[in-house]
Amino acid sequence: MTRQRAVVLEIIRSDMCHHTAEEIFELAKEKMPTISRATVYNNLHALEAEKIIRRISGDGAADRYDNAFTPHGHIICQECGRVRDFVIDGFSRILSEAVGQQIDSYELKARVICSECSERQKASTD
Amino acid sequence: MTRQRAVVLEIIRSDMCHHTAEEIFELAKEKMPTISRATVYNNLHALEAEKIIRRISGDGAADRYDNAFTPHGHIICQECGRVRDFVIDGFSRILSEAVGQQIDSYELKARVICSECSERQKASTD
DNA sequence: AATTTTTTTAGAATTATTCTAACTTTAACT
DNA sequence: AGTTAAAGTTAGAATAATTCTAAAAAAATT
Repeated sequence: MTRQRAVVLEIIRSDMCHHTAEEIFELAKEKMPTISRATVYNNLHALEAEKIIRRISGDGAADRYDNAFTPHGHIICQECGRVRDFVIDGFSRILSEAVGQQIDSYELKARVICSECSERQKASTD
Repeated sequence: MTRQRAVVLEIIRSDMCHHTAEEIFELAKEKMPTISRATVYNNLHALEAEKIIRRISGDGAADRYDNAFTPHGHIICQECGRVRDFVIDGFSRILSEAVGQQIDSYELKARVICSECSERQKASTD
């Protein structure tokens, strides 16, 4: 575990945010000004392969990364891009049964308009 | 419905493949040599907004598109990128209950190594 | 300590996608 | 039918995210 990898991992674990690679790079630079973007990407890929973190694909925008402690899905606002976690009890088993073969990882994404954004939209059309 | 949009939609519906925008562009050019990449993207976005097609985000690689007739998930080989559909009975309801708010669309992706690729891997390490 | 392997760095290169501005088609109206 | 407006298309430039490259540094192994 290099110092660089530790920094990347710490950022992802530090809060409940789901950062993009670019955001992680910016945050990492605060602690380690010489870190390179390529190193951030290298480590994100490595940590993903080790299943320590998960990639949330960004629907056109940049991908985001989060902790892989417990399996969960993501509620994504199509307006502001914010991500929230949610859990379906027993989902891993439901999924395995439906797929019928060894699953390396999964991604479950529900696209919504979050309450802030839908209020804002309502307000602007009044 | 312009001729261009009809061509794009026909390609997506024509077979069970899940094409990338670039592949759709290449196929569309066969029928309509002057079609532009931007038109393909425009129409993919418009059809997606109308929920006639769905985008499958590409985990780093290019996004793919498919029919939105019936809700289903995707089994994606991490090696060759091939996509297969699968269904979980009653999933839409399970999901709505877990999320607890209006869902515009969802994406459910199971990452696997397909049988062809795992055989190939086994063969090459023998 | 010397050697080999792995990781990092900075910046160039690539890829997918979006933007732009001019042009064409379609629709709506008189 | 002719005119105007609106929507859609085109080609290519621009952008954004990510990957690649080659040299340097760090870590691991002998």
